[in-house]
Amino acid sequence: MEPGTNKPAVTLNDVALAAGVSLATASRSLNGSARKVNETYRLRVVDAAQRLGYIPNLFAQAVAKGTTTTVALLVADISDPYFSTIASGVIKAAETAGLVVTIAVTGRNPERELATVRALRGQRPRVMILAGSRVAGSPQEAELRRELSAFEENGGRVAFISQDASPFATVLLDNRGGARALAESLVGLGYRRFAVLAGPPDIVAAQDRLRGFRDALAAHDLELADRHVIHTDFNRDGGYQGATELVRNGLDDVDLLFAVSDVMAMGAMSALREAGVEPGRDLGIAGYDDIPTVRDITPALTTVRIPLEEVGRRALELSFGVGSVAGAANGPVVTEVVCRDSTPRR
Amino acid sequence: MEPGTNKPAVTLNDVALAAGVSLATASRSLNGSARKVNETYRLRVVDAAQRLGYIPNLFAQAVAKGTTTTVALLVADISDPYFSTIASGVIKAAETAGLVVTIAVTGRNPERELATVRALRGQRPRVMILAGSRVAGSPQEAELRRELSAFEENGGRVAFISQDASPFATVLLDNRGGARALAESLVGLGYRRFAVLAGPPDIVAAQDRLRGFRDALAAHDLELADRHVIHTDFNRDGGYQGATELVRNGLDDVDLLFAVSDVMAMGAMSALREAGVEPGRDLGIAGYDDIPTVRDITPALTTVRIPLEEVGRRALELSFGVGSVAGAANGPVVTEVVCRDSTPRR
DNA sequence: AGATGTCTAGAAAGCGCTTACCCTCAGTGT
DNA sequence: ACACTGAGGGTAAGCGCTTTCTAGACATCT
Repeated sequence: MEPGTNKPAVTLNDVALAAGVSLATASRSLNGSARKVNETYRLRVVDAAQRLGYIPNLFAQAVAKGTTTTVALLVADISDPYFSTIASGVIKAAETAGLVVTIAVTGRNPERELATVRALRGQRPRVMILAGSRVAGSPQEAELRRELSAFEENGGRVAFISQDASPFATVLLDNRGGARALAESLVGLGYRRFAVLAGPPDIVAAQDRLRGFRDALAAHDLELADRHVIHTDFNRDGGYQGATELVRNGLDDVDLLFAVSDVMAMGAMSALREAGVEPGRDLGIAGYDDIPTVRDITPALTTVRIPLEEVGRRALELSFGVGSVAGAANGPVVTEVVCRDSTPRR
Repeated sequence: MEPGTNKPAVTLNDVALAAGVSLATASRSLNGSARKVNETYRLRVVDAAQRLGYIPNLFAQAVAKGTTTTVALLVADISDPYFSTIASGVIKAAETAGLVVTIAVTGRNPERELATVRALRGQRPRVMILAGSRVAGSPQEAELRRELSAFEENGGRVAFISQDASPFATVLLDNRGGARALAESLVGLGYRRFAVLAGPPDIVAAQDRLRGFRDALAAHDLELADRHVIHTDFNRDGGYQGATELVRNGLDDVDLLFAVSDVMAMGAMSALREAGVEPGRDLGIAGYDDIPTVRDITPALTTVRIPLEEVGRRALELSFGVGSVAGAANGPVVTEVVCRDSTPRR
């Protein structure tokens, strides 16, 4: 363990020497090339590599080949189940394709996001997947686009997991449509007086969910009063806070609370309970995302299901195979309203 | 977007040319070296780099320097909140240190774990952090150790997040002690008849938690009947299944169910409810880990708190700073029993 | 037998960087 | 006026690989 003890790692050269062949032959025998190698030699090389414990230096390979096996994934917050589930999908898909995934978190901060993209470009990843909360009209927006375009011009691929059809390949999440469908279902269940924990006004996903929800209500001539739309952070504590505020303002004319994400809904439910309002019984609750936990909470949460792992997988596939047409060509992900106990029929 | 369009990325050479200086000077101006560079030149280089949109190739740097800025993190399942929270801690700490984190999942499969470690060694990361369910007595164990030792001999650092003091640096989780303390608390609350959802018999963390729990009970002359120890998978569905089985066998002589992880507890609670057993009221429930969600479920879950983000951070620090003494030198992580509504006083 | 073609090892030229080394050119001390 | 520093630019030798190119060894054909 003493720092001085480090013997340098075994290189391909060592293997070649040990096998009594040239560097080129060693390379060809170990890391499959188009060219054939005499079986005797090949065996000798493989054997030597095995014996010496040779492990090819991925970086050196990357430099020599001018191409890497890295996938970079940017998420807002990896500890958020929404993102970790997507990440899981990406990683699984990547692994079967022999790709390495590096993850960076941006914390919903456009500045950091930009900086991260820059930093990640240094890794020359094959693909960059941006999953997360576009912030509307941030000053870094244009710069980010430019950076990503440059990345693509150099042969990289960009994939968004997002709602808008950016100029890049996108796994389309129809937040607006999903929220609309949710509202329809809720109206169908008999709910009429709504409140929304809408997340930050500048996060596009949150915006879209609010808008879709509102659209559907409007179609039924139902109001969504401004004082019933509460903007807080897009996380558990935001939900908690928002619900607290709502309770303070009075819940008399509300029979359903829609939180634009499940984690917010969970925070909200805690706040409601603390205020003596029993979710489900006293007030319907709905969320969005269908993260794994919400089927296990009580009451089980009504929500809009996004197949998150699949989304992750598709984002990766999109960057390679046939789907590599930019924009919506691959069709939006199928979302589905899941009604559970938190919204009993009224 | 046409694949042919790729113009190669801007290289340091291009920058040097554009700035009218040598490669060496360009390198020195951009990527801080010990040597000083004339301010005029430096500015010229920086300016050119900026203008051309130069981004240093991390891989090439790694190859040239013979050292990287990569941290490899191995987890069993990134979509499990336990791991994603740890990952979050690692990533945050890494980011402030200018390190890039790559994540790989092993799925609690020793074979895959070994293969993954091998593959990751190719990246020559500075640090490899293994967070995850050691499997007891797997045939790959020795091989893994050898692989990791070789990695350290080549100058890498290994950090475990684990219970046993392996020969490697370890962030010690005192699972046994935590479970013991939990049992003490529960006995103090008046519980006497216990059942345990113990996870797989070969996962060390699960084993230790069971053992600690049992030890404490024994100290109070309390029995833990074999038929009340149920082995299932170490995840949500395992908890669900285990609880289902338990209910089927009859719950008459049980007043508290300890699930060796929170996610298991959550699955168990769902199963219990479906069977008409109300967690907390009819049966006390306790978990382990204190993942973020369990304070928001109903009843809020009694559990053993592990400061997961901190654990991640410490694992990374351990690999560098003073803490780099192998073994327990850095002291175990402080765990703490958190009693919540799922275990009302009896 | 010589001309031609086909394989396939090995030599060597990169890939994009860092850095040891050389060398020039002030600025110093005598 | 002189050697003597030391600062700092440039040259070139790597880092560990891949891949193009060269060339020798055979096989085949006329």
